Amino acid sequence: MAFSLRRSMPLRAAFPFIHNTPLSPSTSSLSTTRRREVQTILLKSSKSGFENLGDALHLFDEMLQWRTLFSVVNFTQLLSGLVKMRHYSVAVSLFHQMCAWNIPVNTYTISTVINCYCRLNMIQCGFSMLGWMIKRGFRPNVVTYTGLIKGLSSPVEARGFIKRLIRLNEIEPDVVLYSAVIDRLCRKNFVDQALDVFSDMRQEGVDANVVTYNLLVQGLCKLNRWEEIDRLLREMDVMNVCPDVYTSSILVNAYCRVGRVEDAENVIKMTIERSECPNVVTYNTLMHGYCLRGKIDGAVAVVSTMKSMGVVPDIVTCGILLDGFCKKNGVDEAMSLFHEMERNGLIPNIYIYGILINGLCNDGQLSKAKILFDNLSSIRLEPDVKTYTMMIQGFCQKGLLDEANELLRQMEAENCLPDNVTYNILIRGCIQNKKYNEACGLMDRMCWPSGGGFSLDSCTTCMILDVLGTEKDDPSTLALRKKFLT
DNA sequence: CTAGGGTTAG
Repeated sequence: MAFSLRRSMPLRAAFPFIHNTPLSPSTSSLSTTRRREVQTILLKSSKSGFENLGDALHLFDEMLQWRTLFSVVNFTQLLSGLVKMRHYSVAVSLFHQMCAWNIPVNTYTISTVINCYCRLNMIQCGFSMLGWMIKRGFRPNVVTYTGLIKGLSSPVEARGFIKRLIRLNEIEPDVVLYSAVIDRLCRKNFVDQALDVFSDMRQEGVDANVVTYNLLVQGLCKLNRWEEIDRLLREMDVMNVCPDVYTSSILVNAYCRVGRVEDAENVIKMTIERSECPNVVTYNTLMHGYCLRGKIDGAVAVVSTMKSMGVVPDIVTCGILLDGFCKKNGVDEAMSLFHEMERNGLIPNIYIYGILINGLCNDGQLSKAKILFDNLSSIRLEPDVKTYTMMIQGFCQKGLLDEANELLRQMEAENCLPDNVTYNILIRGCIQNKKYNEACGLMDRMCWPSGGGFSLDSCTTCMILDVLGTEKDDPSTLALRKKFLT
């Protein structure tokens, strides 16, 4: 592991002895003013991130040049700023450069890096960092382990992991550690396990706070377990844990999902009565609720309400409205709304383009969709798995399987690996176009670990069984038949 | 002074 990291380091960082003194020969000192300035930037950025990535990298170079004048804390602040911007791999890379330059690090720095590795789904690297820090005499603490636990591929195992850590007297678990695990479990819809961890937490004498309750409420909402939601909300009251704006957004979302927009409106009313301010997320969620029911007028009214409450609509607001327009008023009206938004200063992201591309594909305007898609790189946007998948679906619907397969190749070339939705859509496209052998090939590929280890969803399975039932005598179904009926 | 948990759109 250490070797592979070393290999990926820039040459300059791998050979620190080339420059043992500050690099710039012309400037012989860093002014006190500049140093203070940098420290001010770092303090701010460690809390809310840098303006942009380039700023952070320039600052890092400058600090490297005058590295004896900056402390561990300063460098850690810089990494923290990168984490706030979700540039985890950059943070990891800078950390290794720091090590190569013999810049001191501490438990805070290392915990940050472990957290980054886990966010990048590189838990093995996280564990080897853990070993590395222990070898160098740093003691991991509850924060370090929280980062690691979030990276465990099986959140169910996390429960046992925590119990072991407690038994070994390695940590005193706290509310953040437990909440992190509860979050992982709820995201996988393992709400009962999350509730088990919740009770573990109480047995250890750790009090739940509003974040913990929000996570559980959210998990229960996804499964429509309303009685338990009610029970938890009452419990919060008894325990003197005040619901916050996250609680409101979660409940608004839950009601909207099942079509109860009026109840969602009531949640917002009650939030305001608690003299808590709904934020842009709360209002966006409510808007989405109206759009889901095809009530564009209601959604537009929410935009006015939020403005009057001093909440500024954001790019998500635009996205929800555009999608609502696509589905209710047609993609052409959505496109003109989009252009109007652009004139008003909207800088679209990949999500916005995804909405439009999807709208165009669903309307059969495939060539327009392809033009938007192909234009992405010129505006420095990278299509993600979903964008690719929508285009692939568009091609499949028109029977253009060669084009769909070409996109599959393209996404693999761009290291944007297909997920199970991509495969299922492509396989369904093959079946509908009677390319049964091709479908079998894709099925083989997707189920291997190298293909992602995916499986067919129920829709694809039904389609295949249907074909096997109705086209009994078609010899081209032989491979399919072998796969499914033997 | 620096590290860990939560809400919305395709």
